[in-house]
Formats: sequence, structure tokens, C-alpha cells
Amino acid sequence: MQERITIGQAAAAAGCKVQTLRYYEQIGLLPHPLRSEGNQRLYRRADVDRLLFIRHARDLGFSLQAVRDLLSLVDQPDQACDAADAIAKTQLVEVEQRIDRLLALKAALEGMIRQCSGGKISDCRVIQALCDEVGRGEVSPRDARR
Amino acid sequence: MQERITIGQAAAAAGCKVQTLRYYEQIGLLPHPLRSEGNQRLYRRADVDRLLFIRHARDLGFSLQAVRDLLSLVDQPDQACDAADAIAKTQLVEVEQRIDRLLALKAALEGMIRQCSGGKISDCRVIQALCDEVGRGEVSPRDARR
DNA sequence: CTAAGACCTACAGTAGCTGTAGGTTCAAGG
DNA sequence: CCTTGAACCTACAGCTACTGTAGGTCTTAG
Repeated sequence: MQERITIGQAAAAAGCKVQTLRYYEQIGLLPHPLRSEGNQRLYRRADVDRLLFIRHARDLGFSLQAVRDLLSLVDQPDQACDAADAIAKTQLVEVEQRIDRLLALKAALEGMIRQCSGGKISDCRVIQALCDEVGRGEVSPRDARR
Repeated sequence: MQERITIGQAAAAAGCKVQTLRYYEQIGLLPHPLRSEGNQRLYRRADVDRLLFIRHARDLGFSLQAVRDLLSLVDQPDQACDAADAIAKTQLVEVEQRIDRLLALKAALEGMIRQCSGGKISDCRVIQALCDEVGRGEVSPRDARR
């Protein structure tokens, strides 16, 4: 009665590569599935749901460690949901920081491009801007990297 | 007359690790510097300027390949600056795409957090949202990953 | 029965560093 | 002059999150 889903079908359903499933299994995010007589993996609905959960979380920018934490919550559904909430909030803060950082980059790049004279490299503003050690305060060289 | 700058001083000036300089040398972004009698690297101003250029570009989100391209332009300063302009524009497009993607993530995360009931995991909206295969159109699961 | 395609394991490679082990050199203090 | 400790050296392993490759096996349609 159980559907037997091949690794290729599961990967297609999740929009990822076959290798990615094997990798998730290897690092313990997915359980070892049943095998056919010929040793090929056979997944069930629940496994595919778990995979979709993982992929969805990854699409939302959660690290594999965060996904692992979320899955451990899912595996114990009677606890309070504060932990899941906290993980999402941490993630939100990080996303906001990345957005701020990228907006600053965008401004800096637009400034560089706007001033490109179309002349020679030696006069090019893009290169000049990168040569300036100091920058113009839009991006500080010291703490700018995540 | 030349200043002799140690690798530690150069790294400090650029706000990166000593290993990073050795790595850049290894992959050909920085030239092999002079060595002391005791085989220690001695950099000159020009080397440090090149390093600062690299770090600045990295801070702006350029890949090492893009940095490599920009440096090859710097090394031939009499050519037209169209190439540098094109690299910066490509980078700008990528940055804008990343921003759009992150804004969608932010909205999705805020929605998840807003609806967290504070109850049990089994009712938690954060988890529910991740379990929904379909999502609510904010982030498409298929093409969402860069 | 055969051939193509999907699957298997095992391992190497990607980016961009970072960390470690085990040894050498340099500069300052005694 | 000698010692001590920081900074340096090489070489290599490890990190994240996969992706690709080689060489072989299984399944399924014709």
C-alpha cells in the first residue's frame, strides 16, 4: 500500500539533485530509507515531506545547522514552540543585516558606475574607487564582511 | 629606501588574516614578494596597495574571479575602461537580485513569526509554514536558490 | 533479450578562506 | 651574548553545502 518513491522522483519533487539527498542522508538530516532488492533507495511520503521541509527551510536561508535544530523540534512535537520562534527570529535578524549590507553595496556600485568616464583604465572611476583605501564611508573595510 | 612590510603588518593594514595573504599569493592574486635572509616575506607599498584593492573589491561582493579580471585591467592601464564598467554592472545586477531575494525571505519570516501562537510545536506557524510544500507565493521553491 | 537510463559507492572538487602541527626567525630584555 | 616569546615558515586538514566523476549494477521498455 505504501508508495515507493525512487531517489530520482524524490529529488525532482524537491527540486534538487539526487546527490543532495544522499548527502542529507549521510549527514543525518534524512533517515536511511528502505532499499529495494537491488539495493536502491525507496522513499515513502513521510521522507519526501521531510525533504521538502528541509529544502523549504534552505530556500528561506536557514543554515543546515538551523534546519537540524528545526527538525529536532519537529521530531518532538509536544514541546513549546518558543524554540522554533527563536530560530526564525535569529534568522530574520541575519536576513535584515544582509539586506542592509547589500543596499550599501548597491549604492557604492551605482556610484562607481555613474562616474565611469568611458575613457582609459587609468582614469576609470570603478578602478579608482577600489584603489581608494578609505572609501567614502558607504562600506567600511574593516567590519564589512559577514 | 623601500619600506619592508612584514606579512603581519600587511594583514593588519588590510584587516585580514596572515593566511589570507599567503592564500592570495598561492592562487596568483598577489605576486611572490621579496624574502628576508631568514625566508620571511617582505612586502612593499605597491603590494599592500594591491592587497587593499583586493580586499575592497571582496568587501563589495566581487568574486575572486571578478577581482582577478579587475586586476588584469589594472595591470594594463592603457586600455578602455568598458571592461571594468561591465564587471561592475554585472556585480550590480547580482546584488540587486540578492536584495530582492532577501526581501522576500524577510517577508516570509515575518509572516511566520507574527503567526506563532506561543503554543506547542505541533501548532507552530513557523513549522507549519516550512511544512507547506506550496508556500504562499512569496518564495518559489524551484528557482529560488541562486 | 538487449539497451538505455536510473541507480549504486566512493571519492575529488568547488569557493574562500581558516585552523593546526611542527618547526624557524626575529627583536627585545637581562 | 643568550634567552624568551612573538611572529614567521611550510604543509596540510577542515569548514559549508553541495556538485561532479569514475566505474560499476539494476530496472524497465521495446
